[in-house]
Amino acid sequence: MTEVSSLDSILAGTVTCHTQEDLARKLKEGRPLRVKLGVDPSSPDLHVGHSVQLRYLRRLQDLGHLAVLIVGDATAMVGDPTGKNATRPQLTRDEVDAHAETYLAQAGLILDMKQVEVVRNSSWFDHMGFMDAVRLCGSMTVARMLERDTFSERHKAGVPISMHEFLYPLMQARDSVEVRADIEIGGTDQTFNLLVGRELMRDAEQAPQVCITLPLLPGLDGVQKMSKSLGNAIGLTDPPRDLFGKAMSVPDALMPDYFRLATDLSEEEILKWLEGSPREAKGALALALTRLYHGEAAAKSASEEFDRIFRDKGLPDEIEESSLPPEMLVDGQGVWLVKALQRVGLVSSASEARRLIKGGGVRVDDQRVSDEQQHLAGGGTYVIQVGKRKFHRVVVP
RNA sequence: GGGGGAAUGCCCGAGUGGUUAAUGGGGACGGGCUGUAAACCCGUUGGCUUUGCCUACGUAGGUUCGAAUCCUACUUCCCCCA
Repeated sequence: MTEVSSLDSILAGTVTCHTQEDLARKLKEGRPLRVKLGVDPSSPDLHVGHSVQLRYLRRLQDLGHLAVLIVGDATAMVGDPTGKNATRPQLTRDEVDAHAETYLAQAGLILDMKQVEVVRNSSWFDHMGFMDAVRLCGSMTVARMLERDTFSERHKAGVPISMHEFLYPLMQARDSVEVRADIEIGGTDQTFNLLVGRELMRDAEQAPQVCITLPLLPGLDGVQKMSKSLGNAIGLTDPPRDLFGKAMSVPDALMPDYFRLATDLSEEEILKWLEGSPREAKGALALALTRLYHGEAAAKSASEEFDRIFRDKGLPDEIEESSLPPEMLVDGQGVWLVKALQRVGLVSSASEARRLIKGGGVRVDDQRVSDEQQHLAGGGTYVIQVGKRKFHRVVVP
């Protein structure tokens, strides 16, 4: 690799880099750089927001560098306070273990797993004593912690901040020392945490890591950053149908971000789509995104199915089917629709089913139901539908 | 350690003894319009065997014909002082 082209290609698509001088110096050494990305196994699935960072990391791998993935199983038990207005629930070791496993499998969808070093940060934190932690705290001042908007806002608003939350940036920084990171990447909201790493590395007489921040992808609500807990995320392992459908519901204004950050379309293609009909562009976006994780064929059929269900108001390819047990039959009337809806999980309570029927949101074999007392006659098979996209086929004994 | 304040439905937040699952907003869901976008309009938003019943206003008791509202204890949080 030539150092000049590498510098440019490393900086492409990034938001900030602290510092370019350090990066240039490291590149000059001509060795593969250790690029650290910490993942917080606080939920079992990766989403398209994570893919921005993973895809960037993959690019660096392709340039010959090594990805160092830190599974933050120790830090997950603390919880990153970034962007949170409340203390996070602490996870148990078992939960974290389970999440770490699925994370790695999912990261493999994007990264070249042959060029990855995976470490759990519990492997050093578990062995640190209390006095080590005290020493770690000594490298940070309260004033600097309180400077952080996330803390100062909470503090001003009277929202409690637990002591251990101050530990998070220090732990993340400590990880950098342990793995001797050359570069650490993260979303722009991670700037502070990344920079603390530089300080701890200097204290440990290591060359400070280069901190690279990447754009954050807004979630489907178009407001907050994509996050599973906010319910605005597109999961990497979502089935093609869901992935495609969620992509279609991205607000128009966010299409450029999604195109550029989450798909592999070229800038020319993207501009071409953005200049045309928004509906067409959205379809191209959804197709490109789905293709990335499920392949061409699955993406195509998801696209066709989407048109069929929502444009032509048809039925999906596959509809989940269940048979109702005979004890649900009410003498001579069949099965009460409300109970059937509840039974197959289309609604969570009978009251909800009644409400939906009242509101005109329930269909049986494409006929809107208006009578709460509607029963499904015995010996038949029916497609029941709630809203526009929930279908279930029930077999009534 | 001392003093003051607060805890209400998914979230924020009214309500301070007597029609009421509890004003309003946000979110979510359903309907209309549509491109499962945005905007807009309407409806719903504790549960059930639903013209009625049950459970709910931090927890546990108490006063009362009657409490989210009053009293006691407990728990948690916030603020001020030290």
